[in-house]
Amino acid sequence: MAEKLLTREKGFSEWYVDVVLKAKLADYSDVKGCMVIRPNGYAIWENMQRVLDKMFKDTGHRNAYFPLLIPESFLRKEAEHVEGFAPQLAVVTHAGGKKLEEAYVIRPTSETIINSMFSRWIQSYRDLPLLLNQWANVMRWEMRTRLFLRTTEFLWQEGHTCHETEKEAEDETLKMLEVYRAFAEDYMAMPVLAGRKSDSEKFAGALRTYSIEAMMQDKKALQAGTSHALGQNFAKAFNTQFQGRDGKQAYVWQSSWGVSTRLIGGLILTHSDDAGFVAPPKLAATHVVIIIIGRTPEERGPVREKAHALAADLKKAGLGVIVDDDESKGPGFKYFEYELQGVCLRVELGPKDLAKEQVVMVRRDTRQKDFVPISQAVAHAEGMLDQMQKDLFAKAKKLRDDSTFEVNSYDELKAKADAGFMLAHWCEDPACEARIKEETAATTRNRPFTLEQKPGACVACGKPSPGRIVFSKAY
RNA sequence: CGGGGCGUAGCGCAGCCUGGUAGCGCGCCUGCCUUGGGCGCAGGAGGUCGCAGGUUCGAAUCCUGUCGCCCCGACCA
Repeated sequence: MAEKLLTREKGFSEWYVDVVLKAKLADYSDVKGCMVIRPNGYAIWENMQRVLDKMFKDTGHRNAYFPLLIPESFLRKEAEHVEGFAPQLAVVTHAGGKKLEEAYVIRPTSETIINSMFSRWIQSYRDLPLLLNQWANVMRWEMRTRLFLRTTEFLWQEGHTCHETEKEAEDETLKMLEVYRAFAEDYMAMPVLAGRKSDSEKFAGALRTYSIEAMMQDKKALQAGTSHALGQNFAKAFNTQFQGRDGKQAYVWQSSWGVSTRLIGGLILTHSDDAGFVAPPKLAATHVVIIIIGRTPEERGPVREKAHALAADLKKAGLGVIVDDDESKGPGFKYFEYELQGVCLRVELGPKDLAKEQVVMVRRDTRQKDFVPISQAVAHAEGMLDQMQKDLFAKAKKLRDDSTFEVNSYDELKAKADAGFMLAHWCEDPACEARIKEETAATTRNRPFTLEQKPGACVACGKPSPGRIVFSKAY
C-alpha cells in the first residue's frame, strides 16, 4: 500500500474507487457487476443494521425471512411491477439437472412473494396492522455498476406492512421515511431532504414514493432511502383481504420501504477526503488506534503495558479499539494506513509521553492534535468523537446549503446543472421532466416537505406549477 | 447492445511493432538495522504470459477464434 491515493481534484469517481479499494472496504469479485464486501466495509454495514434494526423494533416491526426465489408468475400479477423490473431480472430456468416447469426469478424486491403469504395470514382486521421487515440480499441486473452505489447483488432491508385504512398505511410510509431521515442525519452525519418523488421516479407498483436525498461532495444527489405507499395494488393482485369491522371483505393497504448497502457509498462520498475514508464515529468500525512508539525493548515494554491498559478502558467505554504493536513498520507508515482506513482517532504513545503521563490524540477529519493527560484520555476521546460527529454533519450541511439554489428560468437551470440542487417550478407534466433530463442531465429528486409550496410557472413550459421541486444530477 | 481499453509473479506495469534464456517497481519470506509522518542494507521465494487452435526449427511476441474484466453511452436503490 505504498502508492498515494488519488485526489478528488484529479478525478472524483476514480478517487471514490480508490478509497473503496485501498481502505479495504470492498473489492471487485470474479462475478461481473458483483462486489465483495470486506471486513472494514461489512463492519460499517453491521453497525448500520444494529442501529436501524433497533429503530424498526422500536416502531413495532418484527423480522422475518422469505425465499430468494420467486415464481415468475408472481411478478406478472402486478402489471406495473413486472414492467418496471423485467429488464433487471435474473431468472433460474434449470435446477436438479432439469428444466423447471416454471422459472424462478431471483428477487429484485419481495412485494410479490411476501403478499402471497400475507394473503394466507390475514383474515380479519384483528390481524392488522401487520408490520414486518426482512434483511436480505437482492439482485437487479444492472447495465452499469459502481462499488456500493449500484451492484448487481446488494444487501438491504425491506419493510412490508399491511393496514386497515389508507390513512394508516400512509402514516406508516411517512413514519419510516422519518426513521431514515433521522438515521441518515444523526448516525451517518449526512443531511438529507425528505420528500415525495415524481410519478416517473416512483416505485413500480406504488401509488406514491417518498425518498431521502443527500448531496455528495461533487454536488450530485444520492437517493439514500425510499418509502412507498403501495395502496391496494399488491393486495388486489394477491387477494390479500380481511374482514372489516363492518363485516365486509376489504383489501389491505400497504407500505414498503428500504435502505441498502448503497448507504456505505453515501458515507464515503459525503465525508471522505484525499487521505482516504472518513467514518462518522457513530458508525465507525474502529474509533481509536493506539500506536506504540519505541526503539528498544526497554522502551517498548512499559509503553505497551500502558497502551493495553488504556485500550481496556476505552473498550469499557464502548469504543472500538486497536493496539498496533507491529515492530516491522514505522509509526509514519501506520499514520497513513489508519487514516486511509478511516479510524476516527489516533493515539500516539511513546517514551516521551510516558514521562509526561500524557498521550497524543489526533482527529482523523481535522487532524486536530491534542496532548492529553492519560488519566483523562477516555473522557477526552469521547469528547473528540462527539465533536467530530457534529462537525461532519455541519460541514456536509454547509456544502449542501451553499450549493442549493432557486432557479427561475430554463437557461438558469441549464447553467447551474452542475452546481448542486436546483429548486425550480415544474408543472408536473412528465414531458417537461423528460425534456429537462434529456437536455441538462438533471432529474427531479423529490419535493421536500420542508420546502414551502407556492404556485409559480414551470421553468420548461411556463404552465402553472404547484411549487418548487429539487432538480439535480444524480447517482 | 453500441464505442474504447486491458488480460504477463499477490498488486502495478515493461517486453509484443522487428519471434530466439520472462523482466522491473511495490508487496511477501529470512537476517541485521531502524521506529514521534510512507526507514535502510543483504539474501531469498514466487509466473503453464486469460484460454484454444494455427504459422514457425522456435510464439508472451505473428494469425484466427474464444472467454473474462474495466471505462464511456441507453435502465435503476
